[in-house]
Amino acid sequence: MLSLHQLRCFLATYEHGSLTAAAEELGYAQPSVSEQIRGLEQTLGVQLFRRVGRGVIPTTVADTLRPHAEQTLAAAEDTRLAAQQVRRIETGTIRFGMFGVARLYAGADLVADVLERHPGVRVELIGQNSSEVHEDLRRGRLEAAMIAMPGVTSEGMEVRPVARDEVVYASADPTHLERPMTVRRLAEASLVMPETTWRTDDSVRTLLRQALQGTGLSLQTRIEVEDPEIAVELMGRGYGDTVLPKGAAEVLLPRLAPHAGFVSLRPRLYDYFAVVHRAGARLSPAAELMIELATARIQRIAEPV
Amino acid sequence: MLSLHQLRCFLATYEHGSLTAAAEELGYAQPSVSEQIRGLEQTLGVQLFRRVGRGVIPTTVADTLRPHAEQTLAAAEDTRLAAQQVRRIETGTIRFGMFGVARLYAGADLVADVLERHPGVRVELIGQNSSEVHEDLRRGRLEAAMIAMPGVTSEGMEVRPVARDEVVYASADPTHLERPMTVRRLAEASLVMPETTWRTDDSVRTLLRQALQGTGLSLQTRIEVEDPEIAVELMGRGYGDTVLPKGAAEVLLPRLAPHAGFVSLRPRLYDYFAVVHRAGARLSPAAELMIELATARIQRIAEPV
DNA sequence: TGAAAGCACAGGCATATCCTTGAGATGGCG
DNA sequence: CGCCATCTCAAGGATATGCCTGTGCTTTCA
Repeated sequence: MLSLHQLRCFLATYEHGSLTAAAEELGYAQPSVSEQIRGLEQTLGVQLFRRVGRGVIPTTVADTLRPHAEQTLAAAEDTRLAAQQVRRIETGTIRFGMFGVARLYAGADLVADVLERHPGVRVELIGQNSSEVHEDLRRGRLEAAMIAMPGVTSEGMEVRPVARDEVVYASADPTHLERPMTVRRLAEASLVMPETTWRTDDSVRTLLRQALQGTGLSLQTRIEVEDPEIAVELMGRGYGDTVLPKGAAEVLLPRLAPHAGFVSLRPRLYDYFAVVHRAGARLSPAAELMIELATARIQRIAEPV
Repeated sequence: MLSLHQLRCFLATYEHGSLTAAAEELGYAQPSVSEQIRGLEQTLGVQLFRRVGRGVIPTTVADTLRPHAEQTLAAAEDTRLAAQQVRRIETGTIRFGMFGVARLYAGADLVADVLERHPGVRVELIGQNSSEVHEDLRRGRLEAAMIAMPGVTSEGMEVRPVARDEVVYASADPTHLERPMTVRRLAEASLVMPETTWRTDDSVRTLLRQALQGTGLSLQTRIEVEDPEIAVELMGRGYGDTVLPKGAAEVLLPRLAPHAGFVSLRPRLYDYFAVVHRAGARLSPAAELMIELATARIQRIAEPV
């Protein structure tokens, strides 16, 4: 079987015209190199050197094969170098999970931060939804992610909260915003809510469910949509009120519902941002980097914990 | 240390997304492949797959390294294929030794014969002079050759005569050609002879020396030149007579000395063509081919022995 | 919740690799 | 012609490699 070691011995011998010199360069004993050459000649079925008592002389076959051997070794070296570059985050792809609202807060800045420090890398920010990110983590498609809590959590995940964001009540009707919104009145409100598909996993909905738990009340959602942007726009047009993290409200309301406003809930509810990855996993340098940068970005917008 | 085997296991695993499937394809047990992957990860210092209980998932590092691994294996395969092609004389270089006059007789036809049967090869016909060819053989730079005999012969060479060519006396003066040239009259002739540099090794001169040995006579060379062509041309212009193999005379006289002719010597002298290579050497297919074709060509012109 | 799939780990065996040493052959060189 | 350099070959041993079997853990799926 052809081996890189054989090719290395071959080239060293070719260049020095001597097994002894080749062995010296490679740090082996001369019979070892001799054996490698013989093995190579046998696997290829050709004679590479003519043994002429003193020294060896490359045959024309050796002349022909030398460029191929060099290219093979160069390709192997390239493989090694590529791995080193990836290791030092000079190149390669960094894939990181981030659910919708977190991406909205910090996505562009996070990518900019990464490229600032590591101009050669590719960046993939994965995940429309926290629950999807979670699934990718569980299946191993993602190494680490920034998710919203509370939400789906399964065994074997390590979750580290890094910031919290108050959940607020937003409305286009100023009379709805005269005082903080209580849970009791919330249950009577006519709401337009996003994340329809993920309604059972969505962190805001989970928070509201928990707050309503034991009161016998439940949420009235008049309109269900997927995108927070659409929910906010509908709220702005007066089709209903909505509940969303304060950070999202500050970003979306001026743009999509300029006449609307928001108030706190009573009791206050908090959406948490957390770093999550498989429990017991040793994180790659790239993942550590992403966690560090994403945490820094999130903590500029939301309150660190 | 990076190995081709590791890369093969890596690619098989990457493509199947499973160590078990890769092992099956490669014909190994699953732990063997697992070990190879682990070894590769260790030598490269990166994680290639995420182990997720059931199955393995390639990391982005694996995505990045896969093309490099493929190229390395392709280069190795290329090396192997190049060797196979050389082995079957489909490509590569055939180097063969042939001294001046033999090349003159059969050189172009011999190369044409080779290229007819093996269109992909390169051909090198080496050697201005029999003695130089001999040195190349001894040093291993040449595998085999067609030489003139008698000439220099050292120990350790296997010499097989394949044809003989009568040595003739050529002159532009018809009175010199009225009867066969005796050795005695030869010693009195005014000669123009080629192969000045190699005069002690040249086979025609060696033959003449042997013929004159014991007579007390010696050769008179009026003019010494290197090329047989120049010697013949000078002879044609009447500056002296010359001695050369009959085959060479038949080729050169019509072209360079149209009014000259030649006669036999008495006793007749014969120049021998011989195949020669290092004793005990196993010849490559390419060398066998050259010997076969060169012999056939020479035997068409000179008398087989 | 049990069965099946898939991987890691451990133990063990066979072989390969690489080393050393020493003897023998061969060719170059003074 | 003898010495030196260099290669081959052989023997022997230490170590590494490659591979297998068996086992246990985790995850998936019915």
